[in-house]
Amino acid sequence: MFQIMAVTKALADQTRVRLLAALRDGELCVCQLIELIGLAPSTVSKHLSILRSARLIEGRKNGRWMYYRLAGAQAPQAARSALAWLLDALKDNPTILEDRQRLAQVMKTGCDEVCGK
Amino acid sequence: MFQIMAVTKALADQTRVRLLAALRDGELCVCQLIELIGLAPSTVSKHLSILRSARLIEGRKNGRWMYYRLAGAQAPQAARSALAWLLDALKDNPTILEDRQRLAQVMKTGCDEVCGK
DNA sequence: ACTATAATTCGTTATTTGGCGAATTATAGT
DNA sequence: ACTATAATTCGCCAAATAACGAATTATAGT
Repeated sequence: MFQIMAVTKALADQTRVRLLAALRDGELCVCQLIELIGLAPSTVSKHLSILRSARLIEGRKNGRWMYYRLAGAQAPQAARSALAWLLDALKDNPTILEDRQRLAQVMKTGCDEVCGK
Repeated sequence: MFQIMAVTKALADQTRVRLLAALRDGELCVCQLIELIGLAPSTVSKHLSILRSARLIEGRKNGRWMYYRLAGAQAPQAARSALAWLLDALKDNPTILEDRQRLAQVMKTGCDEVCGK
């Protein structure tokens, strides 16, 4: 039950839902996610740690940068199917579509440039 | 987004998850749900209203009694698929299995007897 | 070794949420 | 009409949560 409630609680916040949706097409650097979401770095980092505890995302550190991506095959089935549900439910969501456009802008400049602004 | 967040927030509480799981096999009277969950009637009622706002359950009034069941075909797709995810994730959950046993006891006596105890 | 910086952790504050009992509403039975 | 009762709504309190800035950690580059 703990694992399932970790997932449902993780999904019960709009910022975290936006973060998951942003990762749909591949991993992103934390600085890019901060840029996209527009909240304080500490806040975004906290949200990412909650998503990670629920096993909805995985992190990979590369030098100074931390990259996150959606959970893969070794994640609990409950987490993976929850992701499938969420991404499908968000398919045509206006908020998420806006994010995707803004994300495209953010991605034009690489992580190093985004961070260094 | 509002509809989706209503669903995820509704699922982010263990009591509400137990309520949904209890309704898996058909509608139940509020008094039976109160008996099962073991919280104050006002508390259970509030939870049910949250689930209903999210369109995860539907209510039907019959005389003094109110019956709730899982959302049917006319509910939003996001709600129905969320239910499918949840019930599958809870399939072998110990807490839910316990609830099912206790529910079997509660159901032996009809709604009128449960309420009148 | 020192500096700069990406990210996280910590401490605080404001908001939200879950719980209860009291009051209210609606219905059944006398 | 009156009483009893199933359920909900309301008002309150305690606990959980989201947000921030400051402090900390870890790494890259000089």
